[in-house]
Formats: sequence, structure tokens, C-alpha cells
Amino acid sequence: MATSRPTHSFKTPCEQCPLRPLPHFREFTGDELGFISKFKKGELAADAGATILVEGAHSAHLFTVLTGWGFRYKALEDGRRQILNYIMPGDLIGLQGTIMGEMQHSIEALSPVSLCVFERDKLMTLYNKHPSLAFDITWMAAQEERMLDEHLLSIGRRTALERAAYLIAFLYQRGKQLNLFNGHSAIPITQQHIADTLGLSIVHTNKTLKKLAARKLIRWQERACEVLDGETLAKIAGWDGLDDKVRPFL
Amino acid sequence: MATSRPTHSFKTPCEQCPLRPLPHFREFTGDELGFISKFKKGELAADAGATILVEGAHSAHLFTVLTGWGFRYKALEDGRRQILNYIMPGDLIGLQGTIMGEMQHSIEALSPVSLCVFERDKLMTLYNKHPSLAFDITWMAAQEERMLDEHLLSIGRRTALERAAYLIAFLYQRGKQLNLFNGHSAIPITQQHIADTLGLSIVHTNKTLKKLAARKLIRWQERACEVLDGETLAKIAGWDGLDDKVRPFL
DNA sequence: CGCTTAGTTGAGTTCGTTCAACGACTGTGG
DNA sequence: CCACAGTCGTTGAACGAACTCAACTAAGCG
Repeated sequence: MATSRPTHSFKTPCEQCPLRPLPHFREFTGDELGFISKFKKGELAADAGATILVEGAHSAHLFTVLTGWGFRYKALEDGRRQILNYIMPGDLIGLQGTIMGEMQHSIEALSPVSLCVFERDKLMTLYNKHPSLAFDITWMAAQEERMLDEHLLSIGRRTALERAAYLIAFLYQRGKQLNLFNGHSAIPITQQHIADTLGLSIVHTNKTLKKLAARKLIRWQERACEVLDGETLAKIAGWDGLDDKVRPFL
Repeated sequence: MATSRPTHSFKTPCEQCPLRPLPHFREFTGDELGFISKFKKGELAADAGATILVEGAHSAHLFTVLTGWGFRYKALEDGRRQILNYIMPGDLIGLQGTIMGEMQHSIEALSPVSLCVFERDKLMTLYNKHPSLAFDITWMAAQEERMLDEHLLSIGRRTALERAAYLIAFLYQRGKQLNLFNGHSAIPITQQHIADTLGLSIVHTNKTLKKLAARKLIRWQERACEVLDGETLAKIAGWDGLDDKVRPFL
């Protein structure tokens, strides 16, 4: 399995961050931007399939996803795996490990991923000197909590078809907010990942996805899911969708 | 259904908070305590069964649970309900609503509950003047995220018996940390609540609980679950248990 | 060329569901 | 005081959703 590797060669200055111009993210003051720039230590690149963070590790760092898709998961001792949520550009990862000492979940890259690395030691400085950014971190933690609430509702109470529809609609909407699709709306994921997210077996996941495909809501590609009709997917799940407010990130 | 009502008659001073002496909670500086005392606006009492916060409401306040048990939940349009997590003394609630405008879940009391009410408007002051408390709020959000991760793993990947064992062991450990049991370790919950937490039907939940009772791990009471052997429950679920570090609260 | 990974499909089994009925207990109104 | 309804827990029977097992295609790679 491929592992992540540091990229010393290049550090995108925060002032030229490709994410900031997106309408989805809030504007920052020069002061905030200046601090974040100093807070940022470097960049890290991970290949598709690489483990970015591993459960049990005493993570030294905090990361923001710059590009790529990944997922957080936990596993039982006998290998049963549950995907908890997906990570995309702008998402903060490693907060649990930074704040509470030890990671309780692992993170793996779905596509090639690049990350901004922040210095854990400067986190207290951030809280002391930049309360607006501290508030942003809390905002992001609350947002993550909200997504987990939705996922829990989905796994606990929706049928297999509804669950699959919800998950794909969710990933589709998130991807669209971040401008991750150019024309073809393909989510880089295998059916095994979907199964591990929905709490279903691979076989049943496959049969469920076929039903969605038969309705022309999705189309399955090499190793990706193309979304043809996100609205109907959301409707099948009885899901309201994400709110479109501008959000912070580091 | 009973509703919550304000208690104007009495406001416990934070300096005499019954929770602070517990070894489970971290010590606070006089400065921090002074601010929290000013931050606290009053108290609120809710009867068992009362709805404390409702999905969709623009919550004006932030609360800390002083006494009692409750739960957070979400429901689908057709009534299917999923319990997301339980609330106990020291837990902060209403953060999502305060930070992001609108509550996305409801909260209901399991037993009579009393709450400290904080002024939402002073939250920015907290972030500006008391970074250590701001950090505490982030800590609590991250902790909630961690619990949701565990629940997700449980519902997604554990069998009915393992799920039930995990849930009861979890509630038992939390209750014990907070000194909520005096001799008899009874969790004030109905089988319907357990079913709505585990994502199972009431009938199958009942049959599953009977298996645990047959093994003398639990005993079912009037409207509560008495835990006889929390260790074995955790072992059945393959669950490591909560960490016992001291934690913050407001 | 064999080897691995991802996706597909059918057959039989198991786990959890729904439907239904019943006992115990509580509170309410006549 | 009793009759009645409501909640909570319990149990059996029949059904269905999702699982495991197994076999097979197609694509990618050393």
C-alpha cells in the first residue's frame, strides 16, 4: 500500500490558496490570512489508497485538505470496517488527535490528496490571538457533528435504497459546492466503500446500486459513480440537502 | 406532553456548582469561574418526557445539563426516529443552533432535567476574552464527534446483541463517571428508546435484551435498565470503553 | 501469461421485521 | 369503587430484507 510523503519542494502561499476564491468559503481579513500563513508548516501529498492518519497514533499535526477525496473510518478487531464520513477540500482533519491526544479513527485517500500541514504547537496561539479563527474551528467541529447526525439517521432508519440515495446525493452536493466536477459528476469511490459506509454487504450494495442505475439516477464507471440526477436521489432519501451558507476553513 | 419551564426562583452560583467537585471535571481558575458565572443567565427545569429543544428552532441559548438524563434525536418525515446520543450532567447542548443558526435535531428529557442557561450574545465575548474556555468548547465538540463515531461504527457494523451490549455499557460508563448511580445502576430508559438508538424494531430489541438478561448482564426494571456486569457487556461489543481523563465543562 | 481487483449474478440461509395478541401496571373519569 | 384507555414489556408466527457462499466476467498489471 502506498503511503503519504512530505512535499518539501513547494508550499502554496495561503494568499494564493486555490480554495479561497470559491464563493463557498468566507472572506478572510489580511490579519487572519497572515496568521494562517505562518501557522502553515508545509504540504503533504498522499497517493490514492494511502493511509493519511491511523487510529491510535498521537498525531503531531493538524491538516486542511487542499485537493482530493478521502474518508475517515473505524474498524472492529475482526476487520469489520465502518466509514464515518468523507473528507474533501477545505476540511480540517486531525483535530481529535490534536485536542485529545490520540486519534480514534483512521483516514485514507480515495484519490491523490494534498494537504496543508499546521503546527500543533501554535494552536494555543491561534486561540489566544485569533478568536475569530478559534470560532471557525468550533464551527467546523459543529458542522462535522451535524453531518454525522445525518449519517446516523440514515444508517439507523433508512432502507437500503434510501441510504444509498442519500449517500450519493450527499457526496454529489458536497462535490458540487467545491466545484470538484467538470461536466461529468463522478465520485471516485468503489462499491466496497459505499457498502462500508451504508453498513451493508457488498453484494446487497451492488444490487441496490443497480436499482438506482436502472432508474437512470446514477451510472457506474470504472471506479467511480457518476450522478445523473441528484435531485431525485435526495427526494428518494427524504433528505433536505446541505445548506448553502458560506463557511470558514483554515 | 409536559414542556420545559423556566425557574426564576433559584440560580445555583457557579462557585457552588454541584458538578465541579467531581474528579471527572477539570479545575477552573477564579477568573474563568467568574466569567462563567456572569455568562450564566438562569436555570431551566424540564419534566421527564419534555422536549427541551426542537429541530428547526432558532435557538437563542446555550445550555449545560446540571442534572438528569436526556437524548438528542432526528426524525424522518414519516416518523421514523433515530436517537443520536444521550445527554448527561456537564454536557453542553444547543451549540449547533447557536453557532449555525438553526437546530438540526431535537432534545428530549428522559428524567427530570435541570439546565444552566447561557446567553448566546456573550459567546463572542467568551471567545475574545477567555481562549481557554473557547478551547474547552471545541474540546467538547470534538468529544461529541468521537462518541458519534463510535455509535456509527456500532449501528453500521455490530450485530444486534453487540449493539445492545455496547449501548448499555456506554451509558453505564458515562453514568458512573458522573456518579449518577447510588448502589443500583439503573439507566432511566425504555426499550423503545433503545430500539430507536440501535436502529432495530422494538420486538427484536426486546428479544435481544432478554438474551442479555438471561446471561445476568442486565436486569430490566419498571422503566429502567439495571446494569449487573458492565465489563462483560463491553467485552461482548468489543468496545474499549471511555477514556477516564478529566474533562472540561461550562 | 497468470494474478489481482472490481463488479455482477444466482441460490439458499439467517437475522430482523411486521402482525397480532396478551399481561401488568398507571392514571383518569364516572 | 370500578371501567376504561394508555403505556410498557413480552411472546409466537409468518414474512421479507439482507447475508453468506459461490461462481463468473472484465479490466489492469507485472
